[in-house]
Amino acid sequence: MESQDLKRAGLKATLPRLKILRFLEESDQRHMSAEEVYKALLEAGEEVGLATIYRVLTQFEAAGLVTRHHFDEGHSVFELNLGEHHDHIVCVRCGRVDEFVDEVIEARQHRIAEEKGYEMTDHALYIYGVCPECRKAGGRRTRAEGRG
Amino acid sequence: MESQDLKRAGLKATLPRLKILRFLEESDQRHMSAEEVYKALLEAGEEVGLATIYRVLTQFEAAGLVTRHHFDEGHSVFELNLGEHHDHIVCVRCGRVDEFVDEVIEARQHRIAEEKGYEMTDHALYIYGVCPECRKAGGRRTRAEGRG
DNA sequence: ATGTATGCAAAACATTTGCACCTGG
DNA sequence: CCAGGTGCAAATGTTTTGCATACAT
Repeated sequence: MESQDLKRAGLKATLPRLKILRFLEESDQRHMSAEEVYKALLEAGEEVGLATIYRVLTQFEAAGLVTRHHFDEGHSVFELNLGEHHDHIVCVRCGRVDEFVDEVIEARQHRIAEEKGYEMTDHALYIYGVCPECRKAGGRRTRAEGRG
Repeated sequence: MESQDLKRAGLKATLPRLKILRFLEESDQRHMSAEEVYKALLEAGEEVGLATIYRVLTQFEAAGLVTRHHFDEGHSVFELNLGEHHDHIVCVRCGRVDEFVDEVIEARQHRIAEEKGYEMTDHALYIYGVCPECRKAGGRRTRAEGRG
């Protein structure tokens, strides 16, 4: 029961929070913006104010239930936290997101933070590229392609 | 002479562009938001409209003169491109930014993209942590600390 | 009850754009 | 001269906030 998850996270089990959490769990999309959650809930007949979506997602983040990502898009995307850490590879054409884990990279990051004297709290690794489907499709390119 | 750099980049050597480029080169801060560039130029007595700063920085990015970063802050920061690629480690308390290069991580990223069938165009790696000075200082924490 | 959460509308930001005017080549 | 650049103000898109009302415990 999700209300238990919420209480365990220190949050009152209110209806909007339950709807949002349930939706994140049931959605097949793992990465969603606040707006997307809002619209999807609307379509499902569940009305939750957009401001509430933002507030709740921010609380979920603070509680460790979700992770907030800043892809190169100008808005945040949220992802339900399922325990296992992973990084992301994002298609610059269609926006598709794949996940991966690489122990070598993880280890090097920790070592680098240590060498610099930092106490590492978090990290974000995004690889940008053109996904297999878009490569086949060929064609038009986005502003995000090819910089740094 | 900077006007040559601009022309080489395919940009007319206008006064605002020169001021901005010069400022980026002379500033001791390597990572600056549009707003920061704007204010710094103002203080230096150089008036350039904020909209122009945004336009010019975006053009510089397209021309490869600067790189745009999306740290966990809600706005873009720009960095003059000096040729050598590097990644960043950002202090979640004071905002300090250090740079590093790790060939092993670079190589693994390419391999991962390849395995997933992506044609890699770019990547962003940010390590977040508490820098040596802030660790000594101890104390209050920011929202950004401890998730993922 | 009562402290918190929500909804709505307004505010706050970061960034972009329309348009009349200015400027570099 | 003239295409392209700039400034300003208004528009946009995202996220936050103030406040009166509704809710969980």
